[in-house]
Amino acid sequence: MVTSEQVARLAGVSRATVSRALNGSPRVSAEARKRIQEAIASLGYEPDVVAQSLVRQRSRTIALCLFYGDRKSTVFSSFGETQHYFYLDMLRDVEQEIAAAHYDLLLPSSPYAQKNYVRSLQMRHVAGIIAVAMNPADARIKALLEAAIPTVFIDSISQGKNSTYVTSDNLEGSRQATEHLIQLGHQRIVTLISGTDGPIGSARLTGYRQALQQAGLPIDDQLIYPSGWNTEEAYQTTLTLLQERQPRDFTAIVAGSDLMAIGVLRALHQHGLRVPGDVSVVGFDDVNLCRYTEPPLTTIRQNRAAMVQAAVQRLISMIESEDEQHASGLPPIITPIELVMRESTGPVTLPDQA
Amino acid sequence: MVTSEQVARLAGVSRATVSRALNGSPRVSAEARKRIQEAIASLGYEPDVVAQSLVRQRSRTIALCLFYGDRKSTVFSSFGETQHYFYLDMLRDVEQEIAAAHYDLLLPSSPYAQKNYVRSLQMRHVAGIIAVAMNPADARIKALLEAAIPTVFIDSISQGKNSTYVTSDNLEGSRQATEHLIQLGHQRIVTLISGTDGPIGSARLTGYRQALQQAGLPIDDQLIYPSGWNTEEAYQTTLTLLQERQPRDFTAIVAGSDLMAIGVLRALHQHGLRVPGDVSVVGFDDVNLCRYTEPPLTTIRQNRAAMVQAAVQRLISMIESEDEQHASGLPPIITPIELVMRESTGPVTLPDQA
DNA sequence: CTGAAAGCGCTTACAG
DNA sequence: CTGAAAGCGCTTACAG
Repeated sequence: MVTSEQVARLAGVSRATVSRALNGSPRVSAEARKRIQEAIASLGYEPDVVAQSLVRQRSRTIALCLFYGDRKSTVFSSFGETQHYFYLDMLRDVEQEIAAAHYDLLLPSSPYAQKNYVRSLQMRHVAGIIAVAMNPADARIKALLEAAIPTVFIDSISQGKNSTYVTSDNLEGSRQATEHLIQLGHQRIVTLISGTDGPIGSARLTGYRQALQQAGLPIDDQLIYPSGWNTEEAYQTTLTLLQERQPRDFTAIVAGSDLMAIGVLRALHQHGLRVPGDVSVVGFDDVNLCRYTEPPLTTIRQNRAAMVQAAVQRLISMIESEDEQHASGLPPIITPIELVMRESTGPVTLPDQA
Repeated sequence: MVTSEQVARLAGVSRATVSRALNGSPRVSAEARKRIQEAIASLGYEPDVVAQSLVRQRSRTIALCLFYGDRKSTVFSSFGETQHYFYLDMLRDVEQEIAAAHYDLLLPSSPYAQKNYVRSLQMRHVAGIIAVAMNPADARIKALLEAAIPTVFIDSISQGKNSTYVTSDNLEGSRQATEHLIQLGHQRIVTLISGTDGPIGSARLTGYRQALQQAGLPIDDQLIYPSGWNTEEAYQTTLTLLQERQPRDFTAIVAGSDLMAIGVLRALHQHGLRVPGDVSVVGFDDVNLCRYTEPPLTTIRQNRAAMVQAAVQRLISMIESEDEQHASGLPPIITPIELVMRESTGPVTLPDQA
């Protein structure tokens, strides 16, 4: 392995000077700098990042952490489930943004131990953390907030000394989805909603209610069907719904996510109901797959790129602004959403027309 | 930060002894060991992995590398594309297996520089590499093979001093898919195939041909439709196919992947063709989504868990068997596949019956 | 502008 | 079984 020592020798300077040149210190003569460059090139030198991390007490590494359920779940064991394809699509941008800032992404093999969890991250000298906390009650989160490692949460309302969060305007998204249906003449609108005890689910439920209210429509809580986030549960829930209700008792469904909508579509199809002829369906997220469902899915697009960009930028700036802790907590970032109309929604057809 | 120094002091021993106790050396008295354990517990000590990496010249980190196209593509920028959902599903297992072995997963922010690529991995002291090389021509791969960092490739035929690969039995999978259709009475079977210049695509094409041959059916190269791996291209290709050919000129389609099959289904549906009534369709991979397509997709299941387990186990054993290089190259691992019958395939309906 | 020296937190021969 | 010492490859006050 070629070290800075060898570069120094070849360039006829000390290791200190090599280090300065490498780190862009102004206190290096043009001459020395040039010789060092040459030596580096001819030796193919690359600094040892591990040694750098040790002495700087900080690595150029950002950890991606996930809190999901209280099982020993890893990042992908959760994202890999279909209901989280949305987050998966985000990871692309996460990685890209982080790489662009010249940080590595680390997926720690975190043991579930609550105490050692934070400590082990500290011992890895991670510069910061991008965290997705699907289960906000996870004890590790509190520890993380206290530890004051720069952290940006995605989709979970956690703030601390050195942490903040970014999330879509879920309320507004759900409101627009519902409003869209109302404008098409729908009045009896079912919502299949998940995680109403969490920030995402509850915001979406509120948006649904708000839209009805704004339109002066009655809110029938019986039309609110709790369901899991995943395709299978949404499918089962829809089956139950179809068993419980007469065909004309509702004319539209707002699904909590696209993957849930896929389950909804399948159940409707099995019952011989046409979409949007008999029932209109709206998803949420705008996952890639929406274009290929039958029919293509009208949905609420979350601006993943904007979310991630905001998250990473904020994180980097927290990291690089050094120890300056924001005791008050940093303001969260709410990114805008957008209604994407495809073919799963249409005007309501009145019973007599049917 | 609490260091081994403090543990040593509290336990009344030297740092060397603490280190030995920590690393399970037998050369520590039961007494000392006990005091050290107590000190560790009371101080909440956790060793600094960065310092360990420096002195051991190796970190407990495995890099996940991806070679895809010649663009500056990151792991997820490629896996995030729908055509690679298959690999995404694998990552879950990759992470799990790696975590189980107490290694961290690193996604390096690899600059595209070919030379520094390997060097930068070396400088991160990664213990080993899991590599997915969709573009086997990528120059970085050769460099990697030469560098002899323990590496296991997934789905690409690359072997070197300290590297091998794991892949499904693609040929057999494709052969079984085709054979399944033949047994249902199909004779004119189209295949939408991708990457026939690569190991996966070519193996699958061979399997298709082999099945026809074994059944004594003629091989009509006109029925082989090249296409990209993604849904959109498969959709377009199917549209072309439907324009070029009479409805009865073929009765089944073997798609190169499930995501391609989704595009196929959509195109068929748009043309008013029923599946499997008019055309049978088989996918490849058995992605989660297959259960929710319309109709649920018959496909070839790749045993992702087995692939990953084999890959990680092999990698770890390469890492831990130390420098013992296998000049001859290690044998590759071929994992078995399985035909999963769902509802997108059915017996051929003869023209006169139609 | 530059170098000698100390130090980051650990491990590991080497002696005992 | 244990400790003092050297060392992993770098950075950074401190002097000059």
